[in-house]
Amino acid sequence: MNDLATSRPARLADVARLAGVSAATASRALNGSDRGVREANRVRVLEAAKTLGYTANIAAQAVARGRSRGVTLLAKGMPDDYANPITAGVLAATQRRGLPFTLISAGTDPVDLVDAVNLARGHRPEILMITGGRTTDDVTIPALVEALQRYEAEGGRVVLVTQEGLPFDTVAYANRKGGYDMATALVGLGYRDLAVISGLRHGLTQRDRTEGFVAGLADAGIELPADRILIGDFNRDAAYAMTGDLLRRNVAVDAIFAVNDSMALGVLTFLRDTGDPRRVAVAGFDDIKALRDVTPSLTTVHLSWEQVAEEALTLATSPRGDRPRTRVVEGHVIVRESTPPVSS
Amino acid sequence: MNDLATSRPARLADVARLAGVSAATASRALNGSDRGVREANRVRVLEAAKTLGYTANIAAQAVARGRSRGVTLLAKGMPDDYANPITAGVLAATQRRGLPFTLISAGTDPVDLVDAVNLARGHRPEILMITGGRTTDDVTIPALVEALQRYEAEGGRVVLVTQEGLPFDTVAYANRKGGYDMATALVGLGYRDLAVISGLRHGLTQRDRTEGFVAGLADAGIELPADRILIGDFNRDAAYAMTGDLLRRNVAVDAIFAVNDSMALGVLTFLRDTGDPRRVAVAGFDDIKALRDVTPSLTTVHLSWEQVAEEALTLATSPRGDRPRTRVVEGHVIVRESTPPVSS
DNA sequence: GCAAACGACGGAAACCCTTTCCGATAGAAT
DNA sequence: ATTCTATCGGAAAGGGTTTCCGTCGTTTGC
Repeated sequence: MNDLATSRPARLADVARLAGVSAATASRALNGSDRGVREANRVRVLEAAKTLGYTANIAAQAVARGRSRGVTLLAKGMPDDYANPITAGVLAATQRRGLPFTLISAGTDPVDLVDAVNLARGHRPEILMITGGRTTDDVTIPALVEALQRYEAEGGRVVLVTQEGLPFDTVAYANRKGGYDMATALVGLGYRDLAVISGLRHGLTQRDRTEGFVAGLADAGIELPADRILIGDFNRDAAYAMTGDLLRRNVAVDAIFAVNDSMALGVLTFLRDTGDPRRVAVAGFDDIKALRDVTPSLTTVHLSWEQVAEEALTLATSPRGDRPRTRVVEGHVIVRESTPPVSS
Repeated sequence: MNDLATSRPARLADVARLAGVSAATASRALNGSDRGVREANRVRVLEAAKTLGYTANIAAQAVARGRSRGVTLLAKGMPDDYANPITAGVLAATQRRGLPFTLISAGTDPVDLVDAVNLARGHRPEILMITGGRTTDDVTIPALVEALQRYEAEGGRVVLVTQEGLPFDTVAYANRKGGYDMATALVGLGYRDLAVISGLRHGLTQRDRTEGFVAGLADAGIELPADRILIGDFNRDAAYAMTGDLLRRNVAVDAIFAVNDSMALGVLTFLRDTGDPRRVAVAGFDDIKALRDVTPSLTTVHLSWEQVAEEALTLATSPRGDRPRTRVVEGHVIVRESTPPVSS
C-alpha cells in the first residue's frame, strides 16, 4: 500500500531500495538471464516490483543492451482495405514465439520507405523485416540498400519478405511460377481469350506474375496481345475501373486474371454491378481469407502466409550466413466457381 | 566518403565532432525545437549527420526525454481474418499527423491484456490507445484500471476506443442505438420472424447491440423469444456454425441480425453454401470494406471508422480534462440487397 | 563615444534508467 | 589455513537531452 506512485514511474533503483539490494542484483533478479541470485533476494525483488507496479523502462533497456528486443515490421502501403496477409502472418508468428512486435507503416512512395527504414533503424530492433512491393525503376534502391547494409553492419538482422534480388536474407514466393500455373490451369479449363489486370508497370510482384502468366499461355500455344494486359494501380478500385475499360473495348474475353485477390474482387464486383451479359471468368492470386465469402468463389493461387512468416522468422533467428539466403515459398492453383470449365 | 561506418551506428557525438560543435549544439540543431542555433552551425550539423548516416537512437531519446513520441495502439484479439477497421483507422489518422505508430497486439484472454498494458507502459508512449471488446465478467478490470491510472499519473495519455464506463477518455460508438435502429429498419421492411447471432455472453459490444435490437423490436410490438438469440464466439466461423444450429431447429426465421459484419458474412456464406440465400435476410453491423464484394450486398449499420480514429486522436492530443470525456460516434442503417422488402 | 545591459548562442555537466564488467566478500570445500 | 564458488555491490558504460553558466557581440543610455 505504498502509494508513492504519484507522478513518476517506479524505476529499478526504487525496487532495489525497497528490496534492500543493489540495482545490479535487482536487474539480475528481474530478467533472470544472468547468473544466480539467492532465492531469498529474488523473491524480495519480485515482490518489491509488484508492490511498486514496476515496469522496466524498455527504452532504457534498449539503450543499455544496445538493441531492443523483437521484430519490427516495416510494411509499405499499409493500410489497405483488406487484411494484409503478410502482416497478419508475421504478427501471429511473433506472438507464437513470444517476441515483441512493432509495426511501422510507410506510405506507398519509395522515398517514404527510406525514411521509414531510418526511423526503424532508430529503434535498433534485433530483427527488421520489410515487406511491400519493390519496383524496378526505383531510384531510391541504392539508398535503401545502403541504409540496410549499415544496419546489418551494426549487428541488426534484416529480412525481406516479397522481393528477391537484394543482398539480404529473403523470403519470396513463386510469383512467376504461380502465374504460369494459373495460365496452364485456365487453358486446361478451356479458356482461350484471356486478359490480365495488372498493377503499376514497375512493380516486381505484378510483373513476375504477369510474365509467368504470359509464358504459361505461350507454352500452351496462346499468344496474349499486348493490349490485353491492363496496367493500373495495385488495388481493388483500380481493378474495378480497369475492368470497365477493358469491356468497353468490346474485345473477346472469356477470362480475366487479376494479379492479386483484392484486384480480382474488384473485377468480380464490376462484372456483377454492371450485369455484363458476357460470362467472364475471373482468377486471382494470394488466396486471402475474404474470398470465402464471395460468390462465385474465386479461383486463385493459394499461398501459405503462415509458412511465409515462419520462414522469415526462422531466417531471422538463425545465425547469419556469409551470403544472403533466399527461401521461396511455392503456391498452387485452386480452381473454384469463378472459372467453370468451358463447355464448348 | 568517410567510410568509418564499419561496425557501430554513428552517434550524436560523432556528428558533433564532425561538425566541430558540441553534442548539445548538435542535439539542438537536429530537433530544432529548443533554442536557436546559428544558421551556419545548423547546416554543418545537418550535413555531418547526412554524411555519417546518422539516425537518432530513439530509445536513448526516449530515456532522456522520459517519454517516447507517438501513439501505441494496444489491440486485443488481433489479428483476425478481416482488416480491423479500428486499427486501420488509427493507423491512417496517425500517419496523417506524422505521429509514429506502434501496434501491440494482445491475445483474447483478458490476462494477456493486462500483461500487454504493462508491456506498453514500458515503452512510455505519449499516447496509449486501447481497443478490443471488454467483458462484464472480467475479473482483471481492476488490475487493468490500476495499471492505466498509474500510467496517467506518470504523465501518459490513455484513450479507450470502444468501451464506455471506465474512468478514461473514451471514444465509443452507439452500439445500442445501432441495434435499435436496425430492428426498426427490418420491421419496417416487413420482417417479423427474427433471430440474432451474437457473441460471447459477456462481451459489451455484442450485448449492447443485441439489447438495442431487442428493444427496437419490442417498441415495434414484436417479442423476441430467448431461443432466437444465439451465443457463440465473436467471429465469422462461429457465426457460420451457429446459423446451422439455428436453421436445423426448423423454426420460422425470415431475417437474421448478426452483431457484426464478419459474423454476418459467416451467416451469409452458410446460407449460400447450403441453399437459396434469399429465403432468409441477413443484416450486420460495422460496414467493413469487404462488404462491397459480396452478393447479395449486405445491409448493415454504417460506422465511420475514420471519425472514430480522429476523435480518439483529438481527445488524446488535447489537454486532459479534470474528468474523463466520452465521445460517442453514431452510425446509421444502410439497407442493401440482403434485406429486400417483404412482399407479403 | 563609451560603458552598461542585454540577448543569442555554445559548451560542460548532470541526468534519464538499465545492463554489465569487475572487484569484493563470505562461506564451503580441501 | 587456503583455494574455490557463489553471490553481491560499485561503477562504468550506453546514447541522448536539458539545465546552467559563461562568453561574445550588439544595442541602449548618457
